[in-house]
Amino acid sequence: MRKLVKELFIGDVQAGDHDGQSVELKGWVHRARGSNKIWFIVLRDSTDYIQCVIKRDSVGDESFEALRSALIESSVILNGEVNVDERAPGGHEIVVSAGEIIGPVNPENPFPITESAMENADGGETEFLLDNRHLYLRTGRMTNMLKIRSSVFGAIHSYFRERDFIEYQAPNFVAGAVEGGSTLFEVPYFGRTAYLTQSWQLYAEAAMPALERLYTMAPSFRAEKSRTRRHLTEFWHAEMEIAWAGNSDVMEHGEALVRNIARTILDERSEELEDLGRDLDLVARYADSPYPRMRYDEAVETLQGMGVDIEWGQDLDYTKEKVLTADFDVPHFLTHYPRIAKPFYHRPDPDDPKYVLCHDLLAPEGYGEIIGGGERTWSEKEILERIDEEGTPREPYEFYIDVRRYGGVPHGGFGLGVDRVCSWLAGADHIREVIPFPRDSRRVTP
RNA sequence: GCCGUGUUAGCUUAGCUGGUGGAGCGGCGGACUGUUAAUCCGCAGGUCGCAGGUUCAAACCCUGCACACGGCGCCA
Repeated sequence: MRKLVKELFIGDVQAGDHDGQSVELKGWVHRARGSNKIWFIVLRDSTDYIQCVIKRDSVGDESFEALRSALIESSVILNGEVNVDERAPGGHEIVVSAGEIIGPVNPENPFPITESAMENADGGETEFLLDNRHLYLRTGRMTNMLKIRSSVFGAIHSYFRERDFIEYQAPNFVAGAVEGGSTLFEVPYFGRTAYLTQSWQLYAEAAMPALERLYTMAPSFRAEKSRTRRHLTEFWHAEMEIAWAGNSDVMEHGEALVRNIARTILDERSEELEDLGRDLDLVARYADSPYPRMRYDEAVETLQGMGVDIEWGQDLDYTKEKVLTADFDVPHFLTHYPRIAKPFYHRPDPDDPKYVLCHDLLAPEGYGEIIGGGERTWSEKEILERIDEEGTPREPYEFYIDVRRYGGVPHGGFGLGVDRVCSWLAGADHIREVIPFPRDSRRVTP
């Protein structure tokens, strides 16, 4: 009777830990080829691939024919001896003595993700791969992306926890908007209308006087019809809020966090990055270099100097961002946007109230904005003034105003687009490549 | 919401100015005792997105529709 629990992984065998030993491997058939006397199965598990050699003479006709019928993505258990052989990819192979097909694949309905199906996977996934994402997940490209993603999530948790931030959860059903307001998903809520949250921020500010340093990683939802390689309708948002801090303090955390993420994936996932064709020197530069800061005014002047049609007071759209960041070889902060271009919760600069104390972090290589943050409008007087000047109704924000009514303090925070960071650091062609089941304006399946 | 492109086998695609649709991958059958995306021979698999129109004749030309993709606005 075989044990169900898997104790040995292909990665350990390829590492050379079991040379010459008899082993049992559980996995899936990645590729198969051979003749009627010798058959090769390239076995895959979550850790690696290994070539398994099946000889008719050694296993007998019945086993040989049975194993030869295992189509791509059949699950199998193979027993055999670990043989060091230069001819085998990875340097190790299994000389099979016995084997069993656990989950066969029906030849009438073979695994649909073929070599040809993946031909155009680099440079934008085909509709077919998106429709079959549940199966595409098993391929090397997606597996690499998911492992890198896991390290990015781990790095974010570590960064904040090592600095005594408290992880804090906000509701996903909310009553009002954080951003402009037109991009909320409506949800029927027992005869009323609720919305899916766009950000954890307003609820985080409520807890700021209790926890002082807090963070989250949670999905945010935006009903934007954006059809770009940077947008999802459901994305993972890493947000932090910190009491007794100004714009610059918040930026320091943003920079340290992003550099920390880059360093972590270099340490943990350099093989996966290389498999994906990512230049490790580039990632190392993002991990090691400081991120320069540039005021909005300077950015506008630079753009005007380049002949770009832009007037002071306009927000920087992606077209302009792209021109601006074209020469950047590391992420840059853009700070001090005009007050009229930003929502009420951004605090006007006491030195010059035409501007607000905010920052965006723009990634190079055309990946765009990965962080938006700043110092919050923290006094009751100022928040009422800003809400009114925007023409926003007060009553959905009463709880938010209360935070200022009872012991308001200077504070700030940022939101980081986790999927965008994954996409940028992994060098993905599209943000959809770094999330298992992407949601955009046209896709909620599979 | 706007601009642009496309839809041919399960998948990836070729198909010139209109004349009975080809290939590779995958599948099936066969050959091969060390393959590396194995190779070689053979077989099956297509109302050429849908509906009209022009024509002796339409995958190809025209009209409408549907669906998809790329990008912009918006943002993380």
